[in-house]
Amino acid sequence: MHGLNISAMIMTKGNGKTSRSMARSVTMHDVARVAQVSQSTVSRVLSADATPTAVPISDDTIRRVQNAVRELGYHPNLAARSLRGQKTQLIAVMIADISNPYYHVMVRKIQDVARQHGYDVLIFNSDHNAEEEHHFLQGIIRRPADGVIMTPYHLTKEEIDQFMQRSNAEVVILGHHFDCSDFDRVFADDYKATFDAVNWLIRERGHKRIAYIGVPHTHPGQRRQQAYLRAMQEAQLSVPSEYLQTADFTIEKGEQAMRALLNLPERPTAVLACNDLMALGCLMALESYGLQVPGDVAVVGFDDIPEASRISPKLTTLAQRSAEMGEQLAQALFERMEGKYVGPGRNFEVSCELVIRQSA
Amino acid sequence: MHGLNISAMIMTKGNGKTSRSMARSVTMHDVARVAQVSQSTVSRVLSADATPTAVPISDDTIRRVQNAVRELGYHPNLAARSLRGQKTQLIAVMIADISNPYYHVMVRKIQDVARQHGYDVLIFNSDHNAEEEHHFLQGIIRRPADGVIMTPYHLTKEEIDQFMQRSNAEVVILGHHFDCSDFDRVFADDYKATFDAVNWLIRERGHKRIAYIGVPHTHPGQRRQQAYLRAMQEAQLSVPSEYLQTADFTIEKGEQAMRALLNLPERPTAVLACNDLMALGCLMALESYGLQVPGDVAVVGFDDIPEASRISPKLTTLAQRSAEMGEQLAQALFERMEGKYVGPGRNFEVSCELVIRQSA
DNA sequence: TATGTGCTTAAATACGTTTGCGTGCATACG
DNA sequence: CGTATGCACGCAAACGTATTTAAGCACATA
Repeated sequence: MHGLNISAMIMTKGNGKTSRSMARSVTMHDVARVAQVSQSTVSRVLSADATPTAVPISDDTIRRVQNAVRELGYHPNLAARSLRGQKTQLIAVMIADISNPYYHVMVRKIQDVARQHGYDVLIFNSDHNAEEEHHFLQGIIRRPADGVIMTPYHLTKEEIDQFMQRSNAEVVILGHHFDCSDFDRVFADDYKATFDAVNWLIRERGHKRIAYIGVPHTHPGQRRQQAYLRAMQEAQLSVPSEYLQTADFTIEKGEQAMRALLNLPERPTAVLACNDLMALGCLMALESYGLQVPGDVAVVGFDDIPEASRISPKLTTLAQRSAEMGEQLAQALFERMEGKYVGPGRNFEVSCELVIRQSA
Repeated sequence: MHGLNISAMIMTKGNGKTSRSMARSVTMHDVARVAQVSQSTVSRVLSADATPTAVPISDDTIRRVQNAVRELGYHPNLAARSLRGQKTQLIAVMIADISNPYYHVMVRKIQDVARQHGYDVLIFNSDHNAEEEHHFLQGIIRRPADGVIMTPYHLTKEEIDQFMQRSNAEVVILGHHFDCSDFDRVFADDYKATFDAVNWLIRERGHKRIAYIGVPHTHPGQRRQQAYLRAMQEAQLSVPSEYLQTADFTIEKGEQAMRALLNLPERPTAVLACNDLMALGCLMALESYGLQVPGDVAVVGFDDIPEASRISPKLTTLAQRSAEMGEQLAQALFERMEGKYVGPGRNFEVSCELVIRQSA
């Protein structure tokens, strides 16, 4: 009776807006009162499946509690649970570019798996930007997550290690930057894929002047460039320094790099771009120069984004199995978070595939 | 001494992994001890700017606290803050399709504004799916957010009202579904834009047989379809029922609908698609039929996604100013969350613009 | 009757904050 | 001199949960 009055007072004076009733949320105590048990018993009933070896509760009590929960529409307060248990039921994902379709299917997969486990997903965008990557780690320290999946392009191993020290979140990484035994990594065999693709251009398509548009200051950029150089070297083909173009994964820079290549006295007959967006830029430059693809210049991309198969000419590209990678990332992360795997960092290599379409 | 032992015990037995030191995080008490003040004083210093009219603190004390914070690397525990203050510093955004580039720039704007205010952003995907939309609201009840921005395609006003009752989050909506005075809405004037575009096709381009590919079971789909019908009617042009195609915002369905139109005995000379992805599908269908665009059939899309200006022929489309809309959404939300605006729902109309390129 | 032994539930505490209230102290005022 | 007033700060009570510790009870054993 008295309690009722108090709660009514809170409801009416709550805050300024009279139209909205400041829903005093139902707590375990409310459930306990209705079920005629103590709050701790409610807690036990609700986390029974999470702790199978727990204190036994009688069937009758369990039923009463469950009924009360349904009746009141009780939902646990995640803030309180986090505060008490040091677990946030949250995983954070940092991708490099939300505009890049390559990440979409990956993010979806991650969200699917996370939902199955009852976790929410926080998505961040780095835009391939070092400062944003640091900002991301800062953010996770402010708002702790139980797990982190990220695509670092600039962070060093030391920075990530330091982060793991401070954060006690499990970390899984997309890409095989730096060799490392601390966290799991999922990556494409892009070195081999690039190497094979260059060889394919040489052997199957008879190209000799092959240029490369890369992003040298990133790990994947460097690795793929190494593969390209190695293939060219093994085939005893020369690589003029102008054939090594530098861009930044965007269409605009890709187009710009292609223009630079086309203005060369001896222009290449084939171009390998480090990702599909830049390859699209190449196609645009070629079209504006009135050149035929692949007749005058062949173009090969990397990623196999959806647009690659929609444009004309359809892009020949190295497909990354991004759905598979997303699934692998999430699985590895949850295995660690749930303690199903404890141990040194694992490596999951996912193969790429050359998808031959029209542009080469 | 005893406390130290206990904490040492916790650290060593903490969990299985000996390599990771289960970083006991720094709390306000630690800061208080170092700064030689009480914990509540630390709290006051740290939330001084948020509560300007608060208890006064001497400059000396403020300095000591700030130094201690820096020295210890203190970060407030958001879970505790949420539990105490009923604020989560989190806003949730539900978009309809993460693959649709139209949303990317919008989401980025929202994230930018949110970061300025010290908020994090949780992103959900509905895939235009009713079940997912409900799941989103459920999710926000489980993990409360201070603010919600969403693009409901199926939720009813009643469902949203009921949600607001239970959640005490501020809600801002993208799109002008249902007339409503409870929450702010940002929307494009897509009725007028569609109407004008059809008139333009008729008057400037001389089309008489104009078809429409819509998504009738959604609000924007219905509204734009009404505009189309009205324009056709005012121009006294007939609309055979086959000219009203039904799709679902995806490329595949757009292509399918276009094929259906092309198989008609009297096929249209112009097609208006309800969004750009479907317009892209139209172009693909037309290309596979070997038809010229806009010579044989003109195509007009809606949204102006980046790809629209990259494909060939470049897409003529109704551009939504999505950056502006994202900014408007976020601003409106924060005005409400910070109590700078209290009152009935506001409407923010953002105009569309016909971008004439090559496809019509 | 006392004692041990499962089984079930209740009480108490801690997680890290924010905030209402109180307190000591100086200064000003009647 | 006694009492307001203002300032700078500390105390302690919540917020809702998980968990440790203790307690009640029925029943069997000695």
